[in-house]
Amino acid sequence: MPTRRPSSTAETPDLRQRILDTSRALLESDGVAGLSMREVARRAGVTHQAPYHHFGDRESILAELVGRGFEELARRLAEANDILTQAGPRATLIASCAAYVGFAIEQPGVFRIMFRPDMCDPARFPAARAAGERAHGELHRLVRLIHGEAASDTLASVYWAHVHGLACLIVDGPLGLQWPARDDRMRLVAAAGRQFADFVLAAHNPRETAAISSHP
Amino acid sequence: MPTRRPSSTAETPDLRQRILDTSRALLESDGVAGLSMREVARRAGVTHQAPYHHFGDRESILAELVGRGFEELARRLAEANDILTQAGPRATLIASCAAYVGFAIEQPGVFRIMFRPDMCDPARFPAARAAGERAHGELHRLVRLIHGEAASDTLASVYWAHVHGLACLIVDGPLGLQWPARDDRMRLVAAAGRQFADFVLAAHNPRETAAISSHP
DNA sequence: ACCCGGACTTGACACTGTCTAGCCCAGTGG
DNA sequence: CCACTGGGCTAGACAGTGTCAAGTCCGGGT
Repeated sequence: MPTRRPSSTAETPDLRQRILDTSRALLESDGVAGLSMREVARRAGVTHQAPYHHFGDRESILAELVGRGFEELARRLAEANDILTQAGPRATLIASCAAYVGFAIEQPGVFRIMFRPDMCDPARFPAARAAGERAHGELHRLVRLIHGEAASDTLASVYWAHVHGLACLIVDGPLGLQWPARDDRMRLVAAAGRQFADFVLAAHNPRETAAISSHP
Repeated sequence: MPTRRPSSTAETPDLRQRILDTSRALLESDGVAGLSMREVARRAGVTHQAPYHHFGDRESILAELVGRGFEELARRLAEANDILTQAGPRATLIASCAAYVGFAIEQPGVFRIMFRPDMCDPARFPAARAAGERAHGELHRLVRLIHGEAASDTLASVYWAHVHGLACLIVDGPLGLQWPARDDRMRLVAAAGRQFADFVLAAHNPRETAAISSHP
């Protein structure tokens, strides 16, 4: 079983991994439309059918990239959440926002397809979906850390909407057109994070926040 | 000049308009991937090249649909803003949120491509971009109505991120998976709108923060 | 020695967007 | 009346795509 494939030599490692690397590079440089099976094969130096041996179809490659993307996103969010005890709720909230949107800014190609069911159907790829739910879980953890265990789902949705909306508007929307430079974008994210934190923490009288539990 | 085209008879109106209608239907039913020039032509009962006479390429059709989409979005947002004097800031904010996300829920196909520069390049289609900026303008108007003329751009970004993020997460993300039914989605939007309004108005005008009570 | 199965190649198919050329015909000017 | 012009559409081709179906090569296991 542990027999090494003939192709897995030192200068030519795992074709599967090479395909993933090539795909990821293609995704970030030319967008998802530029990621074609044939172009990937071409750049990997193999025939146009070789990738099909490792991935059943194009969507399977995307699903793998999406899964890894969600895992890194979850890792970044967890890292932000973990500074809570030292840095306090406000700084934690801002850090979480920067982690989420920062990921989207640094890897827009993969971020885009992470929320496109037509590119990576969650029903077909439970692994990718599970990774997504892990990232989702980190966001819920943040909300509970700040608002207590009784925090409503609605509250979590508002948090998520804020970071996700910001990410989308920067990556693909008018905010990105307005600020093409990475540094300006991160400054905007920080400002929006502070503004959002002010709103949330100002209203955070533990007693009052419980009220809106009448979500769908 | 005012010569009627021979094709523009009663039972066979403007092919251009028919192409747009067909495209819009295809976009909403099968997504943007299902909108192919040839399928549009097929459903319109013409050759696969006929659409090229009215639209230079596929992107031009998308751009037209995007422009009209932004115009309707702007109209809905304006309508919501106009209830301010009767309904007060809180209800107006909630209505604006429902208008934005409601549009996305009702017309997900066109909403998706409205923020996809790879599908409709704003530089190539200034008309579509201008319509987008008009919608953007309505959102800024809401922020100024509620927070005064000195409202910052950051504040507007937070507003926009909230509604846009909510829309994306419902249309394509996990919130949509969680609530597939339209009514549940709109309930979620209303709840998130109320929650967001509470945050924003509490920080802005401490006097009115009292009412956590739900109100239409 | 045999064969098996993994890794990959070769060749096809249907489909796409788009280019080019051509057809049909109402309108116009001579 | 007739040539001509240009809009609206058709017909055919081309390159590129994802994917199916065979075929080839080769290192082990039996």
